[in-house]
Amino acid sequence: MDNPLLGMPMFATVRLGRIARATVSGAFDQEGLSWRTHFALYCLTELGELSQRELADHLTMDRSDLVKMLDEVETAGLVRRAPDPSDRRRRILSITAAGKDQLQRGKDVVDRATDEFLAHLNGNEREQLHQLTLRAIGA
Amino acid sequence: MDNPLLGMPMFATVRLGRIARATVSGAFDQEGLSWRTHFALYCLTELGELSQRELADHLTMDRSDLVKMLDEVETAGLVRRAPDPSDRRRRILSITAAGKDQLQRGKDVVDRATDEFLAHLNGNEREQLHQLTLRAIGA
DNA sequence: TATTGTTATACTCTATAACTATA
DNA sequence: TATAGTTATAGAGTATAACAATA
Repeated sequence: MDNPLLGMPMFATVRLGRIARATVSGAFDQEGLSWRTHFALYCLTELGELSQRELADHLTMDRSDLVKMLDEVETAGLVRRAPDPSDRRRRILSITAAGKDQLQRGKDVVDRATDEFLAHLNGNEREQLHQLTLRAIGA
Repeated sequence: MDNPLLGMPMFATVRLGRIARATVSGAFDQEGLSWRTHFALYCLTELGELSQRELADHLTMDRSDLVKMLDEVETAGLVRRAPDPSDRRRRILSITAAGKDQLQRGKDVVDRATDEFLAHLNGNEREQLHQLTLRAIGA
């Protein structure tokens, strides 16, 4: 394509981020699933019970936006919202059996989307890109 | 932070893209400039005259969105829109002297924002990340 | 028929402020 | 006074359809 804008690292990074999001979002759409929901379920499984605030921080999502997502996900029976006895302001989130089923379906979708997204790189390059990305984030 | 979501390359890539966009966008906001405008001016300088369609393709932006941006940029005297004598559907874009001045200011902003964005990486790592990003995009 | 620029529209993502109930 | 969850709202970014003029 010979696009001079791609010579700027920031522009190229924003572009790759858009491609990544469009790819994962499209893959989940095809399955009738939500990628945001998947990441929430994934997080609850890996870390166990979390408050809404904690989950929002991991997703880098505002608490107020998470509320709407959790309303849907709770209604769908994928996540439980239980009051925290030790702090009645908080609500403890946990994944349900149905949530675990959907998580597994989502993992397959992520795997396929990741393969598509990184199709131009071999295994070693994919790992390098991932590691450099994590370091750039500061994680 | 120990975020399990970052173990997924797609999630980490989307996150880094968000950081890149927020950093460059914030840096331009501070100067009272627009990063979208800067990229348009940059492109017109590197490639010379372009049609709106061609510029939109380089920016990965829909033609219809570009119209509004060009209205502002043309009013500000940074870009000229001239009819194309050989194809009266097209309008040929070119940068003005004022546009070149603003482009130079924007370049400084991009340089500072890039340094901030890649602060955790050394020069060699920055170059590696950039090259891998370009390959992943398929450029 | 197909394409360029244009208008209008809508949806997602993100950000912010303010309220309530608790601490 | 500070925090967790909530509600409401607005803005940026992105995507789509449809139209007029032109090829």
